[in-house]
Order: sequence, then C-alpha cells, then structure tokens
Amino acid sequence: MSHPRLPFLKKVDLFAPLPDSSLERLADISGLQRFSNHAYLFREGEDPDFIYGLVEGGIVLVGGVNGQEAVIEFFGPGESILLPAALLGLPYLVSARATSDGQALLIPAGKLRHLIDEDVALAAQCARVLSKHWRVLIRQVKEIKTHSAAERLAKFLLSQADKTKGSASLVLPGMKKEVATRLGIKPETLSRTMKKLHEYGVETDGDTIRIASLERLATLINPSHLENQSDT
Amino acid sequence: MSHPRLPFLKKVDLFAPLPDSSLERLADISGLQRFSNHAYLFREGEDPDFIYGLVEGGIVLVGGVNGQEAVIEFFGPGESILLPAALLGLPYLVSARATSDGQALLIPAGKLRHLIDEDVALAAQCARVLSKHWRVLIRQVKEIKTHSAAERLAKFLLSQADKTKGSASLVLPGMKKEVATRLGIKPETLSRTMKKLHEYGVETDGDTIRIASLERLATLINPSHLENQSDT
DNA sequence: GCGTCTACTTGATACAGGTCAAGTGAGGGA
DNA sequence: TCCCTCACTTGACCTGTATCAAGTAGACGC
Repeated sequence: MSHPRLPFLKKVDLFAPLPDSSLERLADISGLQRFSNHAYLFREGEDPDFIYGLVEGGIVLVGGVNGQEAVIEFFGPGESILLPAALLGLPYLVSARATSDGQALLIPAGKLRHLIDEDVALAAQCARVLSKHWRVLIRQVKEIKTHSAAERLAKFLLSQADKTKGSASLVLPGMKKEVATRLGIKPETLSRTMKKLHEYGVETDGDTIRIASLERLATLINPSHLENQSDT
Repeated sequence: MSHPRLPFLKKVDLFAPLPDSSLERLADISGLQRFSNHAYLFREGEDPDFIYGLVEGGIVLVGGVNGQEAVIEFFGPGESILLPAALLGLPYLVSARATSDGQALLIPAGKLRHLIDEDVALAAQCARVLSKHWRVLIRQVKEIKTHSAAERLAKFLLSQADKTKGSASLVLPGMKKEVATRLGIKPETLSRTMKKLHEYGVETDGDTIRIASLERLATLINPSHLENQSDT
C-alpha cells in the first residue's frame, strides 16, 4: 500500500514525474510542515537543512539585510526552492517568507545530496527544475537591465495573468511593497507607476488588478511587434 | 587507449569529475570548436543545438535586442553554458559572444537530453553546476536591487581579483562597455564611477585595474562589518 | 604617413526614480 | 469604542544615472 505523503509529493513539480521507486524513498525521508502568513521559513546565511516543496500557499525569496531587503521572486504551489544550496551544501543566499498560510514538504538536504548520486530519475529531474529556475532569473536580469519601471510592471502584470488575450483580473502574489522590490523599485514608485498604467486600462482595487485589454497593456512594452511571453 | 578529446573534457567543470564510462560516451558525441574574438557563438531565440563547455578563452552572455543589449554574465575556461535551454529544449534566452579567441567543446543538445536520463553521474553533476549558476544570478539580482552603481562596481572588482587581501591587479573580462551593462549602467556612468573609486585606491590603465588595498575598497560596500565574498 | 573606426572619456543637461514627510484607511487589540 | 499599527498613497523635492554632444586616443587599413 502507498505512503501517506505520496499525494503531497505528487503536487510538487520536482517530484511529480518520478517513478514510484523514487517517490517511495523520498516519502520515507520527507516531512510535511504547515506555515502561516508572514512567517520566515529560513533565513539568509543559515546552513541548508532542507529543501522545500511548496504544496499549498505562496512564499517569497528575499535577499539583503534588514531595511534593504529585496524580493527576488514569488513562488507558488508546485514549486520547490533551495535545491541549489542543498545540493552544494552552501549557506542560503536568501531568506524565504510566507505570503499566505500554506504547507510545504521538507526533504533533508543531506539525504537528498546523497540520493541524487544514486537515483537517475531524481537527478535528471533536479537538473530540469534548476534549468527552469535559471531561465526565470535570466529573464528578470534582462528586464531590469533593459526596461523601465513601467515596462517591468506591465510585463509582470501580464505574466501574472492566466490568459494572454482580452481582459483579465488577477490578485498580486504578495504585498505591494514586496511587488515593488521584486521589480527593483520603491513602494512609492510602484504606486505612481500603477497610476500611469491607468491609461493602458489597468485598474487597481487593493491587491486585485483588473486589466481591460492584455493586448493594449502589451503595447506599452513593445509599441509595435510581438514578444515571446509563453515559454518557461 | 583513451579518446583524443578526453583531455579537453577534463578541463570543463561539468565533465571533469565524471567517471571514465561517462566521459567516453561524451567524448564520442562531442566536438571541439575554435572561435575568435567578438564572434557570436549563438543568438537569442535560436533553438538549442549544442551545449558549450569552455576550454579556453572567454565569452559573455548578452540579452536583449540590438542597441538595448545587456551583458548578463562573463564566463571563462572550465565553465559551461546553455545547459538549461538544452535540457528543456527551449529557445535560448540570450546570445553568446566571444571576448577573446578560444575553443569550446560542443555536445549535441538532443543527445545530452537523452544521456541525462541514463547516466546518474552526469545528471547529478548537471544539477550541481546548474546550482552554482543559480547562485551567481541570485547574487547579481540582489546587488542590482539593493546596491548603488559604485557599490556594484566595487564588488565586481573585488570578485575579479584573485586574492582577498592587500593589493591586486586585474584585467577586465571584457570591454568596458560590456562591464558597464553587466553592472546595469551605461558606459559613461562606468567611466565616472571608476573615477570615484580613485579615492578608494583604484587606478585604471586601459583594461587593467590596480587596487591598492582590497580591504579599503571593501569598506565602500560595507562601511563597517564583514561580508561573505567567498562561497560559490 | 594619413584618414577612419571604435572605445573610451568628459562635460552639460534632463529626467526617472528615490527620499522625506504627511496623510488616509483598514484591521486588530484592549 | 478608541487607539495603534501598518500598508499604501500623495505631494514636494532631490539625486543618481541617463542622455546628448564633443573631444581624445589607440588600432587598423591604405
């Protein structure tokens, strides 16, 4: 009969495609942890004890010391974090804070580091997930270096929408001040930039955003021709 | 007897620690390519045909369309690039340009994608190398979002130095205008920022930089206490 | 040698985004 | 109910970096 944590493993992209044999092994060493909004899961500088597979809820990776901290990226259910620090056995470069209540699967870093040298399926899947994460960051670096605040915000909103055509409504993955630092700007600037987007059909109501026309908003980024927005 | 390309494989971190069985297989499908300074190895948007293991010389990853392009990162001998695009079979997000003459090992992306599911050692090593790359980008994102141009330049120079104490002399890994966009600033600003660093003991002479005291330069970043500069 | 590039520097000026300061308004506890 | 606190907004002002425009100097071709 199957392990009680199996259904949770299946919800995490890192583990979902693995064969049963791998899953059993992971289930044996994994643990499920609940966390509540605004709680820190771990902090920058600590040694890696676990990797986290997000089953439910959202978290942010934040870097930098207090007062100067910046959100690196938002993560949601199905995503896993900390693989790099865990595999290399090096201290975390970022902290993680919950943006909602939720729960995560924890896999001990040491055991994972061991498993990866014996389990092809797991190792290959780690490589694929890390590859996706790399591309996420590459996009962000490119954007910060080549686009203005308004363009970055527009692109961010478009990426948060679940559609690509017509109108859309979305709720921000965190507080506005977190979104601001994710975009590399200050909260005040986010406020003002949001106002500029009114003329592109963007309306805000607390943390939900309504976009009248995704196509229209897209013209802000690239006045004329098309941009790839799909691949991950 | 051993394959003629084996010594080259040994020079690339991705392959160096692999067992002979893996190396033989890679040697069979790999090819060695020379490139000359300023040549493009591939361009953003293309489909991945190969991954590149740098044996000799330097290259930059640049993102963004012509006129708005920004250097993502510099890479040197031993490093490999494009693993993410190759493993996922998705178009390159960046272009690569040589910053010197050199040579690289090419491994066909399709074959690698196939191998990784059968060779634990290879898969695990891919995961580890990708982990390192992730951490490099994380650092960069953190810096861009939390430090000024002068601080970023100082940190960059410190990271280029091969020592951590006393005086040092280094040559920039690319043209000044490339270094500028790597730091997220314009060439003019780099020029001016370099001048500001004179008072921290930084002297420039073409593309070689002399730093009188690494400790002194470090005070620019963190006026008082210490910062981790070592781990990768 | 003499143009012509191209990288780089320097100066003057513009502007995006940051900083500081003062609200507003929605929870949340006593 | 009345405070607090804390996210967010708004306004006025400031500054770091970009932009535009010369100008210098080394490298290369002829």
